[in-house]
Amino acid sequence: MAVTIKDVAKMANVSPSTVSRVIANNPRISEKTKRRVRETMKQLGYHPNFHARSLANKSTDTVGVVMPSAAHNVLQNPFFPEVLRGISTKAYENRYGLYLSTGTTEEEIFEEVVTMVQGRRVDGIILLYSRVDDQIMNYLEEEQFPFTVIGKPYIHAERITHVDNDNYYIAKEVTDYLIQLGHERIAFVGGNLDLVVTRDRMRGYQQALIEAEIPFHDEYTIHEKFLKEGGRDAIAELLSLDQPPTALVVSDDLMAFGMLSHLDNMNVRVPEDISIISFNNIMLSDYSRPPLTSVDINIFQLGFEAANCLIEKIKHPNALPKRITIPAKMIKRQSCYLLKS
Amino acid sequence: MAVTIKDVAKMANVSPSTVSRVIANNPRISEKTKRRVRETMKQLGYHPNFHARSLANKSTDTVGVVMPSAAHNVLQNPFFPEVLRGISTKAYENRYGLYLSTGTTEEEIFEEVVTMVQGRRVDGIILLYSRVDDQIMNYLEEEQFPFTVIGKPYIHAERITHVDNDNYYIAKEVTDYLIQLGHERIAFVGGNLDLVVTRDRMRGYQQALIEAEIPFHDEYTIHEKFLKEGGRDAIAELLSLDQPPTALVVSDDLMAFGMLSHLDNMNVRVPEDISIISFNNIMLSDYSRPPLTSVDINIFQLGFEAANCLIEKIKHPNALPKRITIPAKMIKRQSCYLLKS
DNA sequence: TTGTACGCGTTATCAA
DNA sequence: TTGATAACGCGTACAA
Repeated sequence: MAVTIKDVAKMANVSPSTVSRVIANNPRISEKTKRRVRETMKQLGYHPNFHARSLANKSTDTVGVVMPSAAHNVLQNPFFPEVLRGISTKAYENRYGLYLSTGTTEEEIFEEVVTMVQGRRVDGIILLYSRVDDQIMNYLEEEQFPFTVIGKPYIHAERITHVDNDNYYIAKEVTDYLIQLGHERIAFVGGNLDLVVTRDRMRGYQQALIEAEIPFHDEYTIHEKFLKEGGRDAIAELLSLDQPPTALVVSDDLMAFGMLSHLDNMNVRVPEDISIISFNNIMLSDYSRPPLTSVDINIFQLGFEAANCLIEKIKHPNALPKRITIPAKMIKRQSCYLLKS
Repeated sequence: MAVTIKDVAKMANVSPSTVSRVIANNPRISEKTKRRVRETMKQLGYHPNFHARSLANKSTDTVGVVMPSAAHNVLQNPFFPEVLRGISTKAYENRYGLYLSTGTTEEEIFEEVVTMVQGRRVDGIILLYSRVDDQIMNYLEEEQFPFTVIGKPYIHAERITHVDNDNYYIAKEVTDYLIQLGHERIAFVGGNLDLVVTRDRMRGYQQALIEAEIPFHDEYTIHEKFLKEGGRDAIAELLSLDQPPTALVVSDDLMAFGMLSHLDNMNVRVPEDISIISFNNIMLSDYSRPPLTSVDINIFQLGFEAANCLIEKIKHPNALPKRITIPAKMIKRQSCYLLKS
């Protein structure tokens, strides 16, 4: 059996409550006893029991991290480990622990979240995605449980603390960039349309076309649920059009990679034949051939700030909701081409 | 205040212990009361308190995952998210939760582990790395705390349950492959020499040279602590030699990517001028230019089996230690070249 | 088949 | 400045 507060108390000739106070560094305990108690704690190798503490305390110093339900391969998208890095860094700074969701379907994850919340297993939750009409987000809001979202909540965005890029604006900006390069046949390849990020980026893309008075083609907008294979499918579809696009706005680097590889196999040159610009600027964007022009959305910072907001929220439950916008920046590399007209 | 077992008991006109038994599905409770109690549990929205349970139970149904101390950018190597995927999958199957280490220095992580162990915060631990003379592994062994290692323990490998590839053999095999392609000036670029995996792969490489009676050059063995920049540094070093190698065995895809990119910048062609073969076969190996010949070490499976072993170990603490070898396979793509002699 | 009573290891309230 | 004592919510021997 492990050594408890009582063992320490006995050995130091004090009461358990005194030991507890020493742990909490309560100022009403004399320095002398503090020293003595600490000494015997070392001697006995005492470490507080986490669960007893949480039970008495009603706090766990743990944040729950909830990943989307992309059938288990979520972690294959470098976005998630990178955002985890950000969260982890901030969490460690404040001595918070990290508890991860492991389910794969939406229903599984929902059950996990309920268990975390009702079981008082974590003090707060970070949602790594935002989707339309999300059961989990609705639940957390109803329960008034502390949580923050990475991405923009589809509804009640003013009431929910969240961290996001200005995806609408950025998408418009990169589309403008392609237009300035002389492109008019510009396609948009997005991920799951249920994700708010996909919608925002698409809106930005459309707005750019409108402002440039470029006619809008339905066939130029494609949505793929699976990023990895999605790239290949999308490119096949686009190339089969009568008038294939000369430039692509792609919502995720991973998709762009798939496209690059597929285009290479088909002897379509990037950027000479087709220009590509995508989002996330994951570490490997620089290493692709050609190096990918991509929007650096500062993934690490998204995670870091989300953790920061959550911890603040846990400490001050009544503070007002916050929206944080992380700056994003297009990194020009070599996948976009000036179109001769 | 949340609804407790007592509330349910009162409402269902039974004692708290009966409710507890219903939760545990104790066979000595009549089906009728079970139904009634379950009914009121639903009505009241009862969910067991995790900490009370763990305290009474002395078990947490949680496994701790400990990442190496690579100054916070561990998660940038796709190996770790992928191994996490494997762990997560198995953990979910058995309804275990995942608790992540967040520290960055060895000392920080050690403290975290002690807190997990002594605080009874997790039932077992998975170490995602194996390094020479590792403080944490020594500690876990001394404490006889359930843990499994991904990689081969440097000492006491027979006593410690672990999951690994046969890195020595594979490294020998890929080196042989290069030799058969006609290469003799073959370099080895490894990661941190404190990692057992690096040593095993290097030994395999050396053995292949010995058996082929190829003289061994010290300058052909390079170790880089940082994978990302390491690739560039290593290639610079190798190319500056009087007799630069014509082929490379690289211990990590990430490094190989860095090399590929750097070589491209220097107009050195792969594979015509230099052949590269590396390890891990991360998802993006297929997308590089040229597609990378890489050893598929089955990262997911490493994690999955490690979790499996750990859970078994938790359930049967006295079972014998186990060593599981995950098969690996060279995936030939286009980064190796037949050298004309 | 069910209930009583105690223990799990802390923290917090109230006295002293 | 310190010590009893009662929670915190659940599991389980023992009794009934």
